[in-house]
Amino acid sequence: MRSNSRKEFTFIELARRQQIIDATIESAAKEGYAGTAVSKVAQKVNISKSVVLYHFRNKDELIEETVTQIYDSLWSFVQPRILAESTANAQLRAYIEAEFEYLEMNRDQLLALSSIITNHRNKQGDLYLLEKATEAYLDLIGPMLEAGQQSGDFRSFAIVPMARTLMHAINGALEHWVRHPDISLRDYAGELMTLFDLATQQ
Amino acid sequence: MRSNSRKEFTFIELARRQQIIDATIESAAKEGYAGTAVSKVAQKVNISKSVVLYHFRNKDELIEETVTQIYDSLWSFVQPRILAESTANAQLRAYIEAEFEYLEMNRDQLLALSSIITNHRNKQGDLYLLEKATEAYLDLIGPMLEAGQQSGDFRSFAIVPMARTLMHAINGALEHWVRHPDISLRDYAGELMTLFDLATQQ
DNA sequence: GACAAATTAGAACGTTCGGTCTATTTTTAT
DNA sequence: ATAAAAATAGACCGAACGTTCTAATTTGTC
Repeated sequence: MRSNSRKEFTFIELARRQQIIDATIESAAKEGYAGTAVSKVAQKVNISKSVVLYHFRNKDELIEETVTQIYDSLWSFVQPRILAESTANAQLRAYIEAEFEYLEMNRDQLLALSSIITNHRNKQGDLYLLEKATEAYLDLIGPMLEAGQQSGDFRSFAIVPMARTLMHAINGALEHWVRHPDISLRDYAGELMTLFDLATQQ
Repeated sequence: MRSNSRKEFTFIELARRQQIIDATIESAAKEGYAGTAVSKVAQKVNISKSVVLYHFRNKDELIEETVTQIYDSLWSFVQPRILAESTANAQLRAYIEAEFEYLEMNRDQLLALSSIITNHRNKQGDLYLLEKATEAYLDLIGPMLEAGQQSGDFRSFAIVPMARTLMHAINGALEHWVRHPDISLRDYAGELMTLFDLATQQ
């Protein structure tokens, strides 16, 4: 009897789950969300697909845990880098730099994330993961921008368009990098840093 | 016998095809690319699904013609507005303004476009519509930015990151508008205009 | 009005999907 | 060593997919 109430996972189960999640990330990155079927994920790990559904209640749970894991990993990398800076300008640059560094190390993770959250819907048809992700993003980046306006480092722009543009600009970099793997991500990051330096400047 | 060699379409056939394409747009906008099945499109028009595949060779052709039509419509609206301006700064603002105007009038078109091109793959698994669309975009916006640099109106930034950020910024506005239909698109457009004014400025 | 072409509906096909069920093997605990 | 629990493979299910086929109906033409 597993996972009734708050039973902890065994090491084996944790390993299996991680293995399956990794395969899900790889599949979603390479074949997209639509191409990520339970059977294909299982095949990647060389297990029967019923094993996937033994370790995860259903596909939705697998998808959600995959997304959660990626987000936790990403933000736990990025957030300290932001908080390490004291001025708003430095924080903004640190955020872009950190996100690009993470991007370079975890391409498939962010590709999978993007493909999943823009396609995965609940029974009601809502892109609820996209909604949650966007809200979480604004909650993290919004205050940073507002602080910059309070301190006088930033001009008074509307927070949402600026934060969204920043978010989508970085996603655009990922999209570009996928199709042109030889570009310098460092250069791209540098371009975005000056771009948003100028865009936010007083 | 229809569509052998270069037989023209009858008025009725043209009307049917347009009807089907419109339903495809509506479906892709509301249910996403994955939710856009031939049977559902047919249902929207109250015809049998075999009728859809009578007027279009297969689903791929339906999707491609839908995308082509949206792009032709969008660019034939936007491009004259750009060319009507003489300075690079004015062209950039005109482009953003025009794209937002089109957006406000044709929400479903651009939602469908976005969902389709980021998901539709050929047998080899390539997102070829996304690739084509991005290249076409860069071919149109890139020269405008380069001209601005030549004339000294713009600083010397890398074209691709700037063009891509512009593209994704507008797509981000669409995404935001969908979830917050009451926002002022005019305001959002204004924010982007100043943002990119500053970002490109000498 | 008759005949051919264009258009349509609906059944059917093979495939894939997420999910369930059962039986078997492997692991763990005593 | 043995009994219980965990883990796995594989068959199976109903639903949905794109596509094909056939038969019927509508339309256009002479």
